[in-house]
Amino acid sequence: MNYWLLKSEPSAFGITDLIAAPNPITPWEGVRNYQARNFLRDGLQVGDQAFFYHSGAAPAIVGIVAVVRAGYPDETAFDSASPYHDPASTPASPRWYRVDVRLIRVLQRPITLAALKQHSTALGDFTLLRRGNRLSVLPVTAAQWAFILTLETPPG
DNA sequence: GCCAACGTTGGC
DNA sequence: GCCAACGTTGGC
Repeated sequence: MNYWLLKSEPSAFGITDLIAAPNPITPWEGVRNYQARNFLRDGLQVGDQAFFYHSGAAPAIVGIVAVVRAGYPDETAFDSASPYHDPASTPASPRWYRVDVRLIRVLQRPITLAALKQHSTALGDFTLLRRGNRLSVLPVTAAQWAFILTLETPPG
């Protein structure tokens, strides 16, 4: 089993949207970046877990999700009415992929980007902390995963 | 709102 | 294949 981090702008899709979804499961769709696409298509497997990260005004990890369906074509690319429409992607030759994720739990309190930065040494070469990072699907090592979760509750 | 970083596009 | 221009992302 592998670990990941999934980034979303909460005004587009936030943790409260996932809480409100049935089961609560959502397709993780609309990703239009090739490196992130490759992770969605080839990397994320059923049973993998991921941090749900809010980008934007209050950047933080806010929850944990599990992959319940591995990569399959992102049909929003076929929909001319969708903001994620891409005419270059067709059902016969899909360009973009998505996975389905289920909410495992909301964190007791968000683990902010600022808090993560305070532990950049312990986190090692963590893509999220790289300057100018724009990757919206990125791998997390088991060690990083375990360490980050210790930040959920203050020591003592 | 600003701006740096990044990915993509398109002319050559 | 190169690279400038452009649009987008994302932190602040």
